[in-house]
Amino acid sequence: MSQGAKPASQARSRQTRDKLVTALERLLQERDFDSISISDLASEAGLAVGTVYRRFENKDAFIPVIFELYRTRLDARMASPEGQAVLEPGAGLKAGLRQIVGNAWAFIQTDGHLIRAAHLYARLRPDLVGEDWSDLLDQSIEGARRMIESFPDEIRVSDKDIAAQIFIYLLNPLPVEKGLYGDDGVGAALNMDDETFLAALVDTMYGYLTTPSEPAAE
Amino acid sequence: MSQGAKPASQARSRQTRDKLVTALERLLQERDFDSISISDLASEAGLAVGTVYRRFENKDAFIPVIFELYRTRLDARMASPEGQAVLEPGAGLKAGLRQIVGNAWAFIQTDGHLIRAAHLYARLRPDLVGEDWSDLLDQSIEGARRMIESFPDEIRVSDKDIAAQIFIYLLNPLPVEKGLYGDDGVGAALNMDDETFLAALVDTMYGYLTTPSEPAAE
Amino acid sequence: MSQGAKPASQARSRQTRDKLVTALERLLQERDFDSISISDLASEAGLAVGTVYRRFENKDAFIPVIFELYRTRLDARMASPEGQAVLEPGAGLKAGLRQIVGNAWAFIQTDGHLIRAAHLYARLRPDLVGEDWSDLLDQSIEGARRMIESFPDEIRVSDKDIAAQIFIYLLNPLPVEKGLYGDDGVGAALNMDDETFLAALVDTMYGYLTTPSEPAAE
Amino acid sequence: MSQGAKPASQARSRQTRDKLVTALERLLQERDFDSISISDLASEAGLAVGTVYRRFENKDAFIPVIFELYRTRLDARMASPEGQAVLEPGAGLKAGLRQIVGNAWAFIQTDGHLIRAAHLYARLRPDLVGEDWSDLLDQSIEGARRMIESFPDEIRVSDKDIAAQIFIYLLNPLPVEKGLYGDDGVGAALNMDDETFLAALVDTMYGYLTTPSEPAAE
DNA sequence: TATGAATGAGGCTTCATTCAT
DNA sequence: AATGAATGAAGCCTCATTCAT
Repeated sequence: MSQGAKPASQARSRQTRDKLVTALERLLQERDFDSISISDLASEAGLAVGTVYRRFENKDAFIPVIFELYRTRLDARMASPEGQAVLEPGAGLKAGLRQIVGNAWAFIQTDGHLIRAAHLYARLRPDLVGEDWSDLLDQSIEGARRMIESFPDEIRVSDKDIAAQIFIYLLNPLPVEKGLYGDDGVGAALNMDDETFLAALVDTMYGYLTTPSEPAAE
Repeated sequence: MSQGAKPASQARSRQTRDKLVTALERLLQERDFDSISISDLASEAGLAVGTVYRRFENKDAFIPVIFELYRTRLDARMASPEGQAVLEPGAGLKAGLRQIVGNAWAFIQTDGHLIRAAHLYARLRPDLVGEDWSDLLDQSIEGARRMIESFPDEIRVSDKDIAAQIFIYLLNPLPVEKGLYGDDGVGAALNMDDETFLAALVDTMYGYLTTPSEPAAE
Repeated sequence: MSQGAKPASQARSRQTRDKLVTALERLLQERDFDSISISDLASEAGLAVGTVYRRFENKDAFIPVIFELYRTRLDARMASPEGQAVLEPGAGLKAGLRQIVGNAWAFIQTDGHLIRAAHLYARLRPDLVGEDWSDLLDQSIEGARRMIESFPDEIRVSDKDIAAQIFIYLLNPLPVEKGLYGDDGVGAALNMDDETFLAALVDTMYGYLTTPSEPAAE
Repeated sequence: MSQGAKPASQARSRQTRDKLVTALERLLQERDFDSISISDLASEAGLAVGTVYRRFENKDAFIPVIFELYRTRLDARMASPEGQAVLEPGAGLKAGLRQIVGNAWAFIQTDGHLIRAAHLYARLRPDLVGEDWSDLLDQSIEGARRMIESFPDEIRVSDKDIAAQIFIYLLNPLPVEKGLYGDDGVGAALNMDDETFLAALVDTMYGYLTTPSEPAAE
């Protein structure tokens, strides 16, 4: 149960909660979480202000919902045909990376508002993140680990555990920065079309995974 | 001239502006820009609220100052001995990358508060960024370009322009994410010490730059 | 019937009412009436909010219950061995006063929460007091009258009716002020232990009753 | 400086504060402190809500003002001709008591709203009382002490220090209860006119002070 | 020009009460 | 009758901005 959320056992309560969650997501598509007031949320959901507080202890209690949504969406995508297609046998590492990066990119296009909010509040309010976030990361690293092991011939990086972590780490801020903020932020440095960008990302990951790392000379 | 700032031609005005800029930076070391009120700013600067408004049209007018500060600091660092040391002739690409990454990391440790604010508001309020930001990026890419050209033997990536952009792009969110937010956010995926992390970053960049990119097969 | 309360003729209704009354008293032991919400009352009683409103028209309708409880408790005390012991024949007026004052003091210790609430709301909402309160006072004055008549030799005060009223009047705010509020309020003036205080109260009453009052010279 | 109040050095600030204090007193004449909202206070004072918060940190910060006012008024009364007249030399103890009680009664008639509020909040929020309250009590006890010493011939009570404290203690809740709450509360027990009541109070005090207290028999 | 007092919209939250189930 | 979800007025407080001095 999300921290600060109140139990919603009855059907009607559940419905109310769902209305609020839907309203939250709708509003997140347009603006920042903290520029959304409880009153906005209530009217978007077609409810009274007091009703919001019957379901959520306070405004902060909505933050875990962001992560909950994020996770739900990501799980859905992983379970979908495209998500499953990732590891086509024998197609080679680079093709696999293309799949993964393409998949991440598509996710960003679809659920960018959630990713934006999740990344922001994972930083701003780490106390409110809940377990969804770390579960998500663990699960992703696990997947990366398996992927890496699927290509024993091509991969040269020495420590596979570290590599899996770095891989996931690269997979996040890199497409997100450009995907969500486009020409704002650091993405402004990139003067190229999306395909070129994605190809470069693939190259980055491919280069990392296939280049043997020598011990650091000091 | 930063958008929303008012001309400060006279010496006294200039002084007032400087006091405010200094106050802003001091406060940013402790907290988020939007939890800093105009009144906080005024008292930190030893001025009256009204005086602040004589120099800055409104609170938003301080956002460009963040980028201004960022740029000033980065320029200072680039001009300093450590910054200049980057391209030791003949030490090899990897050693150069280590220098660059180490430098970026040190910058994050020192001026993290500015980087955090700049990255946040470059996303949140792209309209208010001002020219400092894009100048900074252009200049960085320029530097990356020169660096790449310094190692013609080792570097295999096909398009050098793209490579310079990607290089700068990698150099930003990657150390920043972990450097500023540590175990919060996506950094939570990384279960390793800073040195290992930095070495992996170097490997990533090195792998990217030294691996020839084949054309994308579709 | 308390104003605003609804008839509760049936057994089940009666039970509901009792649950609420018990819950109210339990909560009054911990906090102020107006910091107790209807919802608190409902959950303390194991009922739903709506059920509360079936028995009591609104929150104000609970105020008479406070007086009802007060009265019940006081009656119980008067009927108890200690309450009855008051008038030991022949022990003298002062001993009797000691009994009475000690009894009042003990009552305050036990049922202070009710006394506090009753005194507060008798002032704040005199319209809601109900008849219990005045019945209580009449009955007390009646008792005082009998007490006074038991000591015809010692008592010198001229008008016995007035004396009975004043006696009851003294018997209330005097021990209550210190007993309930201790060092807060006017009780802060008293720098002495409880026994000394009670002895002084006895002296006050004794002095009043045994000193002949001359006509007021103007 | 009252706790939670903000310094008001400038003339205009002072004026604003005065407006608020006056408004508070005006409203206290009509209703309970906690049924007075900040917004009521602001409009009564002809100010905006925000202005209130510039002068007082929060609503609680007004509570010490109640005691401040109480004290100011009492001091004024003590310094006035009637207040000074108390100890007419040679007129006897009873005449002196009549003066004191009459004075207290007149004070209650005039400034009852302050007394009511002060007595209530000295109990409800002892933490916010400030020093005015205890200073007031100390000062009163001091006065009582002097008064007692002025009538060495008549006064028989053994411990003069205790007597002074008890005297002040009697002087407070006793006239206040009837004076402020009249027929509500315990005052309902009193079926007599004000003069009779006051005479009885005088008799009570007189009786206490002039009757020698024997040691408590156990 | 500097000052800082004043403004008031707007945000969060509570809770007595109503009402659909 | 009982339930508890829903309502919305009302309270407290903040702070960007304006304006009189």
